[in-house]
Amino acid sequence: MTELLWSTPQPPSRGPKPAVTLSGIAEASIRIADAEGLDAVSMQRIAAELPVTKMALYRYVPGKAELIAVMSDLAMGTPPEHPGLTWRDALHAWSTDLFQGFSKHPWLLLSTIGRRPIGPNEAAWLDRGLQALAGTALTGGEQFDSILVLSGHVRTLALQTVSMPGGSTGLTEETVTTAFATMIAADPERFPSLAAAMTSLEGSENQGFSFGLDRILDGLEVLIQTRVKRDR
Amino acid sequence: MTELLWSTPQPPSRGPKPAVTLSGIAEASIRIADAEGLDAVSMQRIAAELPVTKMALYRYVPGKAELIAVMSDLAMGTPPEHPGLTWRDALHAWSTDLFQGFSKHPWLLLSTIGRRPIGPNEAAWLDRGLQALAGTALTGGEQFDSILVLSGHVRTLALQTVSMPGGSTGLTEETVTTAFATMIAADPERFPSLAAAMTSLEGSENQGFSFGLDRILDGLEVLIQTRVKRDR
DNA sequence: CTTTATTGTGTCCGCCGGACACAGATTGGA
DNA sequence: TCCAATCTGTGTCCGGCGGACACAATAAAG
Repeated sequence: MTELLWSTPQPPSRGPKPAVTLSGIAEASIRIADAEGLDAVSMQRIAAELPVTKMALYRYVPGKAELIAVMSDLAMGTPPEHPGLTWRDALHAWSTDLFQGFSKHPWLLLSTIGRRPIGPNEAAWLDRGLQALAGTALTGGEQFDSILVLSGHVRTLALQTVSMPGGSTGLTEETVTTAFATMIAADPERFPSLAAAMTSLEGSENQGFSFGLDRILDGLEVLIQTRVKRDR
Repeated sequence: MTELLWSTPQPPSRGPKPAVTLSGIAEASIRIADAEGLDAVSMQRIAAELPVTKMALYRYVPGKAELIAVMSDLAMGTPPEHPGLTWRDALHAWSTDLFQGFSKHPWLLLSTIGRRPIGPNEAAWLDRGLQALAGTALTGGEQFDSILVLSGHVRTLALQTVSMPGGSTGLTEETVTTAFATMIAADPERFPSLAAAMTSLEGSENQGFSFGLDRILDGLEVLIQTRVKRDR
């Protein structure tokens, strides 16, 4: 499975010319997922976008899971560069870039869940994140864990904020929250802290992403400063 | 959809006695998901565990999505209590409890993704989290955002750590990471920071959960302390 | 021109969620 | 007591999914 992600397969010498390419298949899949959501990406649907039938796709890809991996890594693209920033500003920019990536392809939030092989583009994102911390006194493990926390936060907020095309039963953000608020208001003494926090919430803006990001960066700064002082 | 989660439906007066109950169905589903993973939970499979056929389930539940919501909220259970702790210790305990909940039912990580109705148990968890912050100088919105960051971290680490039964192609943690390490080692100058961080990683323990948790709590503490000083 | 490797197609299978008609059970009212 | 209303469970059918497999068409190497 990892091979498909990292290798550029050679065109064979014998036999008929392939009608499509692996990257062409992946691009078609991305187009579908962007427009209609990840659930709309089926082998049939992909083949309909290309001059081949469904079964021909299996000449290029061993199965659907591998195809999803390829299209996911391709859609991630390469991370933007931000030279000359402090570690904090660099991580801030990195997180924002990642968030925008998820906004551009919301289905990536669903296709990149759990244990899975990592492709070159995802590795490049990881590298850029670690690059920001390379000058600090953090150990390699701590650098990894820091990036993990940040990426987790970006994913969490993107998942909460970004709307997906074809997202199940068309539940809007507002429908869910108002229904929830109604249930809480129905008996507030069952969820006292929740009810209290919600009443003090009326008409306030949703700042979740930057709030959490600043808290995490603050926390990292505390640790990094401690290390610097100890080194003296 | 919210109704199923919050209401306790009355048994009807006329007609034959129902052979099963909604909670019985949900419990059977949980049993399957625990043992064989979320993908193994199909209407057929659930009915096979109960003295009814597949179609009878639709008398109790409008569709599979709603059933997943019910079983998810049920599996979450009620959060443990930790009276008399500081906000920091309370949030630490809350996060650890949540992590253990995800460890007990790993499929919850998959079934509780994205925009969805919130049930009473999940509301209770949220309430307990907010309760820890109720005594601080944070606004309601900040309290929500803080809990969101924490829960996101717990989810991220659980997703990375916990192994799921029936998890796709049986990829072990080790298989994936060694394959990844091989690709990075193949040309280290393509991912310099990544390669550097990985070499300094050899044989070190995985502390991701507590590391990130401490950083987030540190960051929250910075903000809360600032508020306290300003209030004076 | 034949051999050989490779691609694309059509057919088939099991499984999924779900719509729908229908039979059996139970109870309330006449 | 009997009937009508109401509710439950079953069987059948549908479209769509991922994928196994056999087979024909194609192109290059010998």
